[in-house]
Amino acid sequence: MSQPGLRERKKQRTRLALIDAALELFAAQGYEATTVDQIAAAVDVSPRTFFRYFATKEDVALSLPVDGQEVMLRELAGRPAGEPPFTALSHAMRAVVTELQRGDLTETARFLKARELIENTPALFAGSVRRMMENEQRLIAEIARREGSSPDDLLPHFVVSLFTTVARVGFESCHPRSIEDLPAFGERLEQILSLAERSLRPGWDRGPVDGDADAPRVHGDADAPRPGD
Amino acid sequence: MSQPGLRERKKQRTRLALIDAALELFAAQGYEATTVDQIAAAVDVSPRTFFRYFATKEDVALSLPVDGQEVMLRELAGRPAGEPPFTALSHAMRAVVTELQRGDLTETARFLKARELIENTPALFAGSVRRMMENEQRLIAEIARREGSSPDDLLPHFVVSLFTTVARVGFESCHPRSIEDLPAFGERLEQILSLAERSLRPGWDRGPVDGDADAPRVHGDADAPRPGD
DNA sequence: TGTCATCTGTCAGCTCCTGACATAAATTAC
DNA sequence: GTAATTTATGTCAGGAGCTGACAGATGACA
Repeated sequence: MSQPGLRERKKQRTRLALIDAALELFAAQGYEATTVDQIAAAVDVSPRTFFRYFATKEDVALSLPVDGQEVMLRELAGRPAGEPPFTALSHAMRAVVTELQRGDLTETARFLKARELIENTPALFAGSVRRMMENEQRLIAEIARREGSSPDDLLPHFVVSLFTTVARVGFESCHPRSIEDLPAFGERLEQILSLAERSLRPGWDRGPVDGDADAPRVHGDADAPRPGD
Repeated sequence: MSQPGLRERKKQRTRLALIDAALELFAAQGYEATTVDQIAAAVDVSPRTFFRYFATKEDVALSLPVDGQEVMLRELAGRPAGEPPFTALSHAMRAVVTELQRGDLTETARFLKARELIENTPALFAGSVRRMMENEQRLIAEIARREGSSPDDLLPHFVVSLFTTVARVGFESCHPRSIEDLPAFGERLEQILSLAERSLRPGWDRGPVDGDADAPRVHGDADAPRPGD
């Protein structure tokens, strides 16, 4: 595992070069005003090649945060089994931030640059939300697995969506001030997480409390067997 | 105010014709497989004219739900001042559903058709969420106004985002089952609203409880002066 | 009826994105 | 080290979404 081969290294280099060129151009003249041809030209690559690295122009700006989501999912999978869902999600999110802090400086700078660009560009923000939502499905599946509940169950959906929302509000609340550094962002995350925890009833993410059997069923209601099956 | 004039009526007719033609084509052959030219041809109108009615191809599918958001905002503005934020939002949402039920049948059918299409088309669903989030800003402003808090305040953001999330999970939970009728949708909404209320601490949407002054400040912290300014 | 505002069609063109094919480069086999 | 094979890249053609500009048609209004 010494080296991943010259070919692979070259690919990684062009990929990063494309991202850097794109971020720079986007920042300088705006996202929509920048064409794919310009980005490709800046890296001295054909426009067709750009689309072999990124499916859409949007993707080049969102690729870094998307990588973050992968880390998030991995971290979540590594959380201890007994941990309540919301707690596990919170810890996974924190792990992503600390993971980023460990990376080298140009790497975190790139990430912050991308993040700010996304936050200030409606089209990119929309795309970011879309990715978040796609990722949400995977988080839901993981939480459902941990809790041993059906993927049709409302509760995992609710928990994950609520968590995602909290994280998003954390991001948004930094805007229009830019996120100057990771530690500041970490603090912000703790604040909003704490607000969420103070707003929610203890044990809410584990379903209805016992002895509440007469309450209208919501937990597991999505495809619950109806009387008569 | 007898009639809005022949010109205006004609415009409304073309607009609805475009929507109907689009929904039909989308349902028949899929959203991406349908071109704007086809839609325009179905209404016997030039493609250029299509774009004078709808800024994007997406818009023709989302226009109806967007109208619903306008109603939602109006209803929210009409809620009594003393009502807690989350309650006011819930009532406004309910009002939208009942408003829809009062409309004529072809109207609600159109809405349901659009809703189902959106739910089953990732690209449209993402667009729908994006509109929802754009609208969120206006809801936040309204809630902040009602509560007399700064628009930078975290709490209104949190409350509105959480509400939007709850509503969205309600929508999503209907899929892949289609929403056959409005009453069923109303019931679903009540279920998820009830789940949310049972998960949250009483008074959460009005800020931290008194006597908790030592807790880390979050409420109103968004642009708090830092030590050293 | 005639003037004016507005809506519509036509056309030309840009940008995003894709399939197909040929070329160049790296990897592997010999 | 050379040949064979895989894989990345460039070139080309083209479809689809979307826009500006101009000319003609059609309601509005006096």
